[in-house]
Amino acid sequence: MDKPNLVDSELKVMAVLWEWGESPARQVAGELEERYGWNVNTTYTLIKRCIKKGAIERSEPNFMCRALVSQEEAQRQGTRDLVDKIFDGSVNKLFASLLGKKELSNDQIDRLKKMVDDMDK
Amino acid sequence: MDKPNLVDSELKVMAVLWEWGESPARQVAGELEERYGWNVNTTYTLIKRCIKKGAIERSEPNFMCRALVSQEEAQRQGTRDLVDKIFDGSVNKLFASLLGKKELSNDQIDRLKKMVDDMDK
DNA sequence: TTTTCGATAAGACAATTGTATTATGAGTTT
DNA sequence: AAACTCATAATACAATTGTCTTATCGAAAA
Repeated sequence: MDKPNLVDSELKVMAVLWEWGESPARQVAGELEERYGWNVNTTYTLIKRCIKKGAIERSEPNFMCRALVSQEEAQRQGTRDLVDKIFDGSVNKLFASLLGKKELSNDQIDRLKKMVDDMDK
Repeated sequence: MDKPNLVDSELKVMAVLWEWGESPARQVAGELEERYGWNVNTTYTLIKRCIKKGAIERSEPNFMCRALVSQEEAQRQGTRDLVDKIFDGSVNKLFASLLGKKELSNDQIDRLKKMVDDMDK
């Protein structure tokens, strides 16, 4: 309940809610059928699993589904997991990998962030 | 065989090989017992699964294990998967998320890379 | 040579995941 | 009311994953 840890198929359900905001189950099912050819009941099953995991909240009427986990949270969590799994726990390494470099110092990262901030104005 | 797609426990086995290079199975098992308290056979089972997936090659004598997938490959693949799963397929978004910003333009990314290159000298 | 032991193989087994099939129950159409 | 639909529930079931137990087998020790 604390750290939902959603699996791939569940994330696809969440993706719809993140895009659309609160929506009735049957519409989510409709969309996922369109996107991936899923059987309607597949979606119902997944929604229920998400509810059990505390990632979705159901309300009545119309089996409305609301995401209890934001996409940003999921992204942060997912990134953290990835980093732990294959980047020896170092975000720095992920960062460097994205930039195609061997390794970056914390100082470099800091400067990077500043530069980006400046670029932004 | 093409895109190994290793699961968490298998990645832990790979991690040892990435650190140590080619090593005998029993030593890998010893290390994983140390790290995670795994039963020796758990490691043997996982090594076999990695072999089947084409991520490890076995040679004799001593059940030597050699990684056929580099850490860098695994990192690139893992990152790609993550991006597809929760960043709408946009590396850009992952990048931005890491920098704690809402979004970066491709142009910004390019400039970033150049800056990092310069910093590196 | 019989016992013992460490290395490896085989198989087991519950939990999770992906994806459906079958059932139910409240409207709606004949 | 009988039949039919839809939305939803319940259940199923094979594949994958995490982790272990049991079985072998050859060498080393008693």
